[in-house]
Parts: sequence; structure tokens; C-alpha cells
Amino acid sequence: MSESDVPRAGRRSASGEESTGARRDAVSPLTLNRLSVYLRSLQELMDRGETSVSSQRLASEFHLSASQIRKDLAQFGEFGVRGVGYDVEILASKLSSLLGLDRVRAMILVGVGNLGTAFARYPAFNRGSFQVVAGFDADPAKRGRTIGRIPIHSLDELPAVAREKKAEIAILAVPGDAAADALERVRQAGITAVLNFAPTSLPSTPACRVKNVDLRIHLAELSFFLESGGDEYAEDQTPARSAS
Amino acid sequence: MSESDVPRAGRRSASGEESTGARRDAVSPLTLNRLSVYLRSLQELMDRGETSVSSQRLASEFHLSASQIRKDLAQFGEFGVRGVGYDVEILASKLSSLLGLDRVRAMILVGVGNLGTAFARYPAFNRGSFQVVAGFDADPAKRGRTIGRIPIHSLDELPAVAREKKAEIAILAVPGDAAADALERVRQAGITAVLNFAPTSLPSTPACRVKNVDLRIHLAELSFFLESGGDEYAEDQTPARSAS
DNA sequence: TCATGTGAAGCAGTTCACAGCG
DNA sequence: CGCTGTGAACTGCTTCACATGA
Repeated sequence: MSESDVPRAGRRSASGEESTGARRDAVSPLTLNRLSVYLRSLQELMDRGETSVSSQRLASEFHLSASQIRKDLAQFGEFGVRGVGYDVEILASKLSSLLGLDRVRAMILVGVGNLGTAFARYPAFNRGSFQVVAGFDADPAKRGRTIGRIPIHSLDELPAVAREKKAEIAILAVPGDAAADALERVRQAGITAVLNFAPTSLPSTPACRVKNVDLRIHLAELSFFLESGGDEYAEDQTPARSAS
Repeated sequence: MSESDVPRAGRRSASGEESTGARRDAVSPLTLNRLSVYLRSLQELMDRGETSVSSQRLASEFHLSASQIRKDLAQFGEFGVRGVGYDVEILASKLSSLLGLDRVRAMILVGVGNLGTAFARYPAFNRGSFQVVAGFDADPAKRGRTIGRIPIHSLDELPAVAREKKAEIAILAVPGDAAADALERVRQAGITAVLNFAPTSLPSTPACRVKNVDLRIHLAELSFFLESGGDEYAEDQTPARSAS
């Protein structure tokens, strides 16, 4: 039977769930990210008072591809008007609801060190659709403090507080060796979406999606670019490595 | 000639440079990111005292694909020994030098707010190959302060300090509306690699590579996952969107 | 024999070119 | 007309399967 490498472990962990977790005609994460970009572009157009836009104009103004915009959007419905283009406001609101950004989601922050504190105060994480509702830290000295309006708790309180505040997302900003434990805790608390900034890749499961964001990878990429003198480096658009 | 959308603007901006910037057989950023992952896995094996490893074992232990590991590595030479595998230490050092991580690079930090301060103290940004050597902020009150050992300067001092400290990389952690100006300043100072954390996508050019890391995109992705109930969401591995 | 390195096959994501509709 | 929506072509990445060489 030659080699065939390895059967590429069809999603491990969680006992015996009957499928892969990705159903139907799954949306590629690349498409998903572009939808975010489109939405932001539309918001800028709205700020400028524009009411209608064609895929062409979106493309040339924001350095995107017109045909790709159309393909991406067509995947979710017919949002445009032939011969005219897209209504900026309508399309923005469609994308918003598609991405689930049309409502507020409560987030908890695990690890309130330098990076965690910065996230707690980071406008993009506390404006619009996302709201950090509580922080947790292993250091008992931090218990009872607040960052802005965000109360800091001990890790033991995580399950109770997370449930009480109906947190849906957890942001992990703990040291690498504490990441696995932190994930286990938030999972126990019923959190199903995790953004992991610890320099340790954590496994994503269908039941608890983990997005690993390793800031070092970006530096390595720039380093390679510098090393190679700018040649032999393909153009951008890159992963922030997530788990299998 | 029907439509053909738009000729996808063959790299605009900078006057008339004669080529794209990516030459020869350019390395895909996806490959590049995986090399980082391999390197980290190898480092873990070294910590454990392992001296040799096969692509199979690397794959199964770190949730990677064996054939892909081989393909990726083969692109840069023959690092393995047939019938045996790879020497952990040798391969790690090859990857290190390939990625340009075998020497220290000086970085400057533009914007010393919450996020900037966190980066200044962030171990991954100040250990090994990368070293923040100075910070800059538009707020004159911050001038003369230090974060750890890192001195904070006013923005005007950027060109002089950056050159004096031989900075190669700039990290932008400024508000969105200050990002374009910040990029212009670091570019003027001769910096050719930029990591942009501002929530504004900046254009990358062959002469000054910009990597945009928009943290909001990751949240939007998780939001979509939550919204869709976990189905119709493909598996991970995703872009942190860079410019065109 | 065992595991690498590699053409060939397969799959995914992007671009093209045009049919269809306002 | 003009611009969307979309099959078809294309490009590039991943996986397979095996020849090669220690």
C-alpha cells in the first residue's frame, strides 16, 4: 500500500461526532475575510455620502478585484441591480447581518497582562459588535481591579461570570504555557469561539472554534522579505495560522 | 473587448519601476508561514532532546501534513537523509537562516498607546531575532519616557533615531487616521518592512513591504462562525489581509 | 528496508468572458 | 446601453504515489 502518508486524521478530539463540522457549501475563510474588507469599504463610502457603487469602483478604490467581489457576494444572494451596481447601505447591512455583526456579542478576556490590558482598552474590541465584559487573571492580586469599566476576576470565577454575562467569545492573552489550560477553562464555561494570542497553537474543534493569531509569524515573514532583498518573495495576503 | 473587468492595475504608486518586486520562483506566503510553524515544532523537539525526526512524526505530532512538509522543505534544498529523516538541529538552523532569524533585527514602534506599550513589553517582540530599540509618539508628553529599556521619542526624531539604531522594521500601533502619515514617516526614514496594526489597510510596495494585521477581521470570522451555528464554516487557516 | 524528494493528479480559489436583466 | 451574476478557463496549492538513494 505504498505510503499515502497518513490519513490526515479526520478531525480528532471530541468523541464521536458524526461529521466534520463544516457542512453544506462551506464558506472559505478567504471569502469571509474579504467580506469584512468589503464591509469596511462600504462603511467608508457611506461616510462619504455615497449611495450606490459598482464592483468596478469598489475594486479600483480599495485595491480589490471586481470579479471576485461579484463572485463573493453572489454566493449569498443577489444583492446588486444589473446595469446599476450595489446600493451601499443595503449591501453593508446585508454583509453585517451575514457576518453576524448586527448585534452585540459579549467577550471575556483571559490574561490581563500587557497585551490583555491593551485589548481591554482597544477601541475595535469595544465598539460596535464586540464588547469585553470581564477579564480574568491567574494573579490573585489583580482580582477586584477594573480596566476602564471592565472588572477583573480570578480564574476560578470564570465559569460563573462567563455564563452570567452570556459571553460568547474568549480572547486568550496568556503566556504560552498557560494557553492550553486557559482554553480548557473557557471551553468548560461554554464558550464556543476563541481568539488565541498566546504563542502556542491550540487545536480548534467543531464545537469550540479556535483562531490562533501568532504575532511572531508576521515578523518572520518580514524578516524573510528583508533577508531575500525583496525578490523571491511573493505578494501578500497571508494566514495567521490556525489549528487543524 | 467585452469587459475583462480591469487590468488589475499592475502595481500602481511608485513611478515606473520595471518589475513586480517578486522575482525568480517566489515563495508563497503560505509556505513561508508553514516554515515558521515547522521551526517552532523543531525547537520544541530540541527542548525534548530529540535529535532526528521524520516528516511523518512532525506531521502527526503537530497536526501538519507530511507530504506538505517535504514539499515545502524540498523547495530550498535537500535537508533530509533518505531512509532516516531530518536532523532536528540542522534543519532548525537551516530554517532559521532561511527565514533570516539567525540574527537580531532592530525594530521601531510608532504609536505608544495601549497596544504599542504592550508590544514594547511583549516577549516575542524582544527576544531572539527581534528587538524594539525605540518608540515614537505624536503626544509630546511621552517624549523622554521609557518603557522598560526602550526610550520614547517624538515623531520628529524618527528619521534620525531610526537611522542611528539601524532599525529595519517598523511596527505601527497608531489610530487608523494616523496610519498613512506614520507609514510615510517610516518610509522616509529608510524602513522597508512594516507591520501595521492600525485598523486601516496600508498599501504595500516592492520597496516597502507592509503587512497589515487587522485584529477586527479575526473577530468577524468568529462572529460568522457563531452566527452560522458552526456549520457552513470551512476549516481554518486564514489571512490577516494585506494590501495589494 | 525506510523515508526523502518529486512528477502527476486532484482540488481550490481566481480570473475571464459573456449571457441576462434592469 | 451598463453592470451584475455565472459557467468555463486558468492558475496555484495540496495530496498522492512512487522512484531514488542512504
